[in-house]
Amino acid sequence: MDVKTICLGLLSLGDACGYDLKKHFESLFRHFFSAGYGSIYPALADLAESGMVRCQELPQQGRPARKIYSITELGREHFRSALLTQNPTHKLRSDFLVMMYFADQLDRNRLQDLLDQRVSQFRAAAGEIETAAETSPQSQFVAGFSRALATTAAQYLEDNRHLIEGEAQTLSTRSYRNKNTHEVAMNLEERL
Amino acid sequence: MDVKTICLGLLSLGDACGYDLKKHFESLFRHFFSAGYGSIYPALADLAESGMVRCQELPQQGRPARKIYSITELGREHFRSALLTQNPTHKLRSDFLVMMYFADQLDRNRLQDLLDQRVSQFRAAAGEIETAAETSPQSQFVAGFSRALATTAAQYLEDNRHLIEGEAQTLSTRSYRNKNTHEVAMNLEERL
DNA sequence: AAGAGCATGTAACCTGTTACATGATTAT
DNA sequence: ATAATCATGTAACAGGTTACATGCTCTT
Repeated sequence: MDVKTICLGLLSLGDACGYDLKKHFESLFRHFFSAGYGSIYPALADLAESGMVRCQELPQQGRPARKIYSITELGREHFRSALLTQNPTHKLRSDFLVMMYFADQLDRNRLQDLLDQRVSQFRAAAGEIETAAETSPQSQFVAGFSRALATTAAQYLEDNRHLIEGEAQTLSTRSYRNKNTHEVAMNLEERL
Repeated sequence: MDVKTICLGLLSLGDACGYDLKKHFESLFRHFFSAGYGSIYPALADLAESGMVRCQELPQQGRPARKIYSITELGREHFRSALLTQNPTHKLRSDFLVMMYFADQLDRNRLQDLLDQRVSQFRAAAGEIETAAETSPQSQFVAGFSRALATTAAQYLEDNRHLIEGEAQTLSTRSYRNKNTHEVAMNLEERL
């Protein structure tokens, strides 16, 4: 599901301009999907060209005209078909965890900073998701999911950071481990 | 942190060929980072060209020569500097949650399938992460993190799916909601 | 006999990110 | 005054994915 399809989905809930859509991405989908103007505006242009949405310009004083997009019947059908046929992905991409895997090559202070920062971010994310009762059940469902994950993540880091903090390098032990010296025969396999 | 840097990191643990690295991505980083041959091989070529790694060819019977890469001192320094200076990301991208947000436009059976599948996937992910005691603390740490998240995710879906299952469309209610008919004035804002 | 695993790579493609370009209005 | 918000877009770039191309060996 690309930005185009999701814009179409949002427009299925009501008319909006590109600027509005960006804000919705930021509020509704903040924790699991992001999109910038650089993908939203072209997406809307494409959708308009293929007849999925109609566009009505609302002139304004001093600003560019507000281009209000509304979904067409064709667009609705397309979106429904996307919901039916596309099997959705759910992917985490975390350089952070990769770094943690290399914790033993990290300076201890640096490691602690990284962990502290990440814990704060998870806690902040969990906190910023209010359990607003007025929102739709779907909103609550996805927000709750994000909150649950963020809380678990923060808790896990706090409970288990000691496992890797002991491995990090102190300033005095900065010299490289003298592995891997000229021997091709000794490979990754043998070291795991 | 791109594939290139992570290949360098893996090579800092021991020599390997592209094929090996792919397998390591699949085993070690499976749940939070993926890389295909299409990114690994070019990455290794780049690294070799810039002097970060050396390459030694090991001819084989019937197969292409095994190209064994070993990290150089320059490569090690580069990797360390990457660990120190780059601030790592941690991003979820989930079409699945986006779809769940649109649950009310989904057929009920379809919604249940999606939820069932996702729960199975999370459970499978949590299960396939063995708590092998022989592995390094870092390995255990990142594996444990993934396991914790997968478990929470599965549990959340099971505990909260009822919130949105009630919203999904039954086969008889298939007609579109008659919103958004010719009225531009009624926008997304007002509907949230 | 068929399929999985070993082993390399390229090229086209898709998609999203970042930086740029413009400029008035409103809140601090 | 300064910063944030509103509002549009383009163009270059980065990075990864998919499909293609090749072919032997080992297991089922």
